[in-house]
Amino acid sequence: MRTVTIADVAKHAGVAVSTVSYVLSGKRAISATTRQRVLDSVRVLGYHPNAGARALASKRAKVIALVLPLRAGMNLPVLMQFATSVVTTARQYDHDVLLMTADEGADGLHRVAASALVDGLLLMDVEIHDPRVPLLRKLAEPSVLIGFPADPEGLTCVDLDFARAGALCADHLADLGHREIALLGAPRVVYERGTGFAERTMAGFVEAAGRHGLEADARPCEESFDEVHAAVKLLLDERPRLSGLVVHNEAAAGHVLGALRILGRRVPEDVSVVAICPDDIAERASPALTSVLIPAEDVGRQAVRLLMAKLEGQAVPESTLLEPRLTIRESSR
Amino acid sequence: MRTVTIADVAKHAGVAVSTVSYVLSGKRAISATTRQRVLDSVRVLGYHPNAGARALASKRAKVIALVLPLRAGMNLPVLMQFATSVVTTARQYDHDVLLMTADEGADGLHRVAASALVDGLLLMDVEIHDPRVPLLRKLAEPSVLIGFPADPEGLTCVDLDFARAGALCADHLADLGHREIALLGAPRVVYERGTGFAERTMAGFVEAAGRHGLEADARPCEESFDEVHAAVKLLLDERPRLSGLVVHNEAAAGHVLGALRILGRRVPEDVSVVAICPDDIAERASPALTSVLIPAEDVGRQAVRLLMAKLEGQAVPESTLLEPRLTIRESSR
DNA sequence: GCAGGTCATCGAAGCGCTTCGACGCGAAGG
DNA sequence: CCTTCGCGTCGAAGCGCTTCGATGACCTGC
Repeated sequence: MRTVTIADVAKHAGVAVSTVSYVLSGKRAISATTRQRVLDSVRVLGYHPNAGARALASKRAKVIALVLPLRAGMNLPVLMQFATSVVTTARQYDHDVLLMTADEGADGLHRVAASALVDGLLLMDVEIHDPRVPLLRKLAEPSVLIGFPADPEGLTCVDLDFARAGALCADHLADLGHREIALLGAPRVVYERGTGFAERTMAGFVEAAGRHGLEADARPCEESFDEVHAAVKLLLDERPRLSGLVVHNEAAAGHVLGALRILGRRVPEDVSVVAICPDDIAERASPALTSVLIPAEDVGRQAVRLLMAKLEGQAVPESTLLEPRLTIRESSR
Repeated sequence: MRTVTIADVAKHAGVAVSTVSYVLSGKRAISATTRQRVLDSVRVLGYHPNAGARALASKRAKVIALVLPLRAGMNLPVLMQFATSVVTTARQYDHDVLLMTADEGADGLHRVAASALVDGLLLMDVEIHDPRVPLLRKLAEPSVLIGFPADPEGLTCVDLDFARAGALCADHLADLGHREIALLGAPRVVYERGTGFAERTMAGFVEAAGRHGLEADARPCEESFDEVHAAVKLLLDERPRLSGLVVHNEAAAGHVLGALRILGRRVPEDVSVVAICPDDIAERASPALTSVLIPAEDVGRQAVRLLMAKLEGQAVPESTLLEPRLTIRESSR
């Protein structure tokens, strides 16, 4: 069974090849009757345009690249959610998604762009001093970054507003009347890498706490149970009156609750805990965690929209920050 | 800066277009001097073959589709590891990866295959009665499945040998002298969906336990802390002499340890725990969990290899089972 | 010294699609 | 009644690459 081409459709419908093309693309007016006849033939024959031929002739592959990091300390569930929403949204725009890993580096981006395999690029987990940024600036293909490099000038960046997220946590604890609070962040390695979001959360947290006149403390946090336990113990030893704890580390959130239990602190009676993490993790904990959501799906959707707009030649804002949302559950009062 | 085509390279090197093509593909003998001249021109001009044109002319897109599930109860980290290893391995074969979500269903597969967007398909998380299987059977493009449908006849399937994994856990506990053991599995919904791997683990576990003459019990397990706690409590109430516990549920593994702690059972002194999960989760727990690894990377690599072999027209085995590996840590004795 | 065979290279024919200019036709306008 | 216009359609020219058959140049062996 030979594959069906546009010529087969044209013959079957009794029209020219170009007419079929125009029916399918809608780029020229076609009479209703002809359109219907063509559409019927398409369906009857089971025609699917050849992607390569289309890309060659139209200079549009209808594919975008999604570049995911795969380093240690990554937040897998969020990443998956994000990837899923990118794929789903891209499909709504009739595009497909080529998956790349960050370890292909700038060369990889150049390769897929120069070979016209993709029309645009979506990069996740951009670092402050990301070596790929200079390339993106000079590439003809449009790109959208998740995260912010040091200088976003001339780029298009999307991210959760992590500073607001940190501040939101501090605000919430302040509203509840807590006076001494602390933030347990990502593993040290994440700060060293300079991904930005971790610092921004801390900064927002500290700033808001200061605004409320609270005693506040913020430090990195590793992810093994024993290290979390030690960190929590140390914190409580140093600051016996600590009553509010923010955890910006998805892998550690459950362990923090376990550690508090062992250390004889009830949640939320003795210590209120607020996490910055996906909802499912917050809901699965005991007690269920008050949390600030990382809206991975929104970020993905928004990133694709911006990229599509750029593909259409529209101007888009350099920077888009998504508003975090606090959900109050059982772990804070 | 117009994009560089093969004609530009040919002119620059003073040869015919076809010669450049043959240098690049190696499909015909080319003298060393000419080859070098062409290669130099390629480098100097920064030539990258146009993917669409190549696909059109050669009928090979050098792209494979990776279809990931995105349902509840999925094991995200494993999924990511898997995806990563697929991408990395595919690149070694000079192929790229198109990411699709399972919710595009059989139509989606048909679309990318019929449009020649991809040369082959890799499906993850295939179910016992997967509606996509009939399509795969009749598709011209080769495919490889991760997981096993009811009838793997005529397909190519790869998976971890879950029955062996379950048996390995039972063997280990038997060797340590435990007489009453139990397995806590995936959430109920996973069994209902009929994904197969969960049942196979249970079956292997029960069979091996029987072989050793042990009292054994196997049941599903939800993933919230409270439900895990309740399940563990119930189990210990019903079976006071239970001393070995296998957890085949990554999200629940940490909670099981927390529950045992609350219930006053020491690990491993009172109860030995063995998990079937990725190493990082096992290592991050306290005590570190003896575990059977889900070798996501091996599965991904193997799946890509099989797919590439099929693309070359080679015959490959219908079924490939990967041997699980037990790592002894602190939680069992 | 010439038929026969290699080896390296070339030219041209597509691959299946989009897009541009052209064309025929009926309606509108003078 | 003839020109003008716009609508709907067609034909053909590529898009950049692979691949097939052809062509020389050169070597071999008798």
